Amino acid sequence: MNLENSKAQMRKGILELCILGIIDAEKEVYPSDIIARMKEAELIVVEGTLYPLLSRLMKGGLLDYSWVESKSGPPRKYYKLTENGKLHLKELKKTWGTLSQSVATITQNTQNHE
Amino acid sequence: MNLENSKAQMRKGILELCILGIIDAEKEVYPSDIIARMKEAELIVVEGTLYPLLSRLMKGGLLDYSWVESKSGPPRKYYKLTENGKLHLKELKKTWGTLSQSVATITQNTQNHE
DNA sequence: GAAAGGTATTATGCAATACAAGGTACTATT
DNA sequence: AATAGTACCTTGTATTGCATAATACCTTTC
Repeated sequence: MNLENSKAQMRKGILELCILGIIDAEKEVYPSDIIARMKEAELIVVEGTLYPLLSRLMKGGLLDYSWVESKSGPPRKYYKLTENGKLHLKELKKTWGTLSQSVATITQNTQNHE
Repeated sequence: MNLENSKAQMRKGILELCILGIIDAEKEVYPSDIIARMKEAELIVVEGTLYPLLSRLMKGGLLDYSWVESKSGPPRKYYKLTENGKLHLKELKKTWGTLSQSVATITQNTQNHE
């Protein structure tokens, strides 16, 4: 039990939402794009975390991909949301809203003692 | 990979924050109080989840407890935050704020397609 | 054609909650 | 005062999903 683990647990909670959100916003992205967008939002994600997650989302029918050639290296997998993926994202956003509200309710009474 | 698991992952992320927040707000609570407060905020937690968490927080030096007799049953463990616990909570709140901001940044471009 | 860098994959470990079952202490009822 | 019932606490096991790190492969560039 340490602070870093606690923070990590929080980050885990929003990871999928953020990934899906980014793909939705960009229409089509490849993993490095996602990593870059995440970084812009101050969320550090590495390939070893991202790839397995994308695989799971694929398996779940939330994503689709197509190969696109690149001039700077090997071909890339460009991902986009399926209809199911959009629905899934919508639900996650709703859940996120509800949870945020819950946290707000709970922590509002906790006036910081500083 | 299904929607329920994804939602569950989100809930997990805020669990510790909420528990600590509730204890902080109430000064001293026993587990049933926590479960009740969580429920009020529409967060369902059961004993089998809560107790091990409280144990971990104890081990981490974030909580303290004292036995208090009850007229409706056996004695209860009333928990309160230690100084470390308050610090920990403060950090978690800060992290929560940052993450919320990140999610907002990422999902704002994602205008819902409805 | 060799090196370097970009892209994708996978194996292993770890941390934390969910679930379910059970154990103990007290109260109430008779 | 015994028994049933309830409140409270504990624990073992399974499951899940991310983190880390190592690896393999494909291009370009020099």
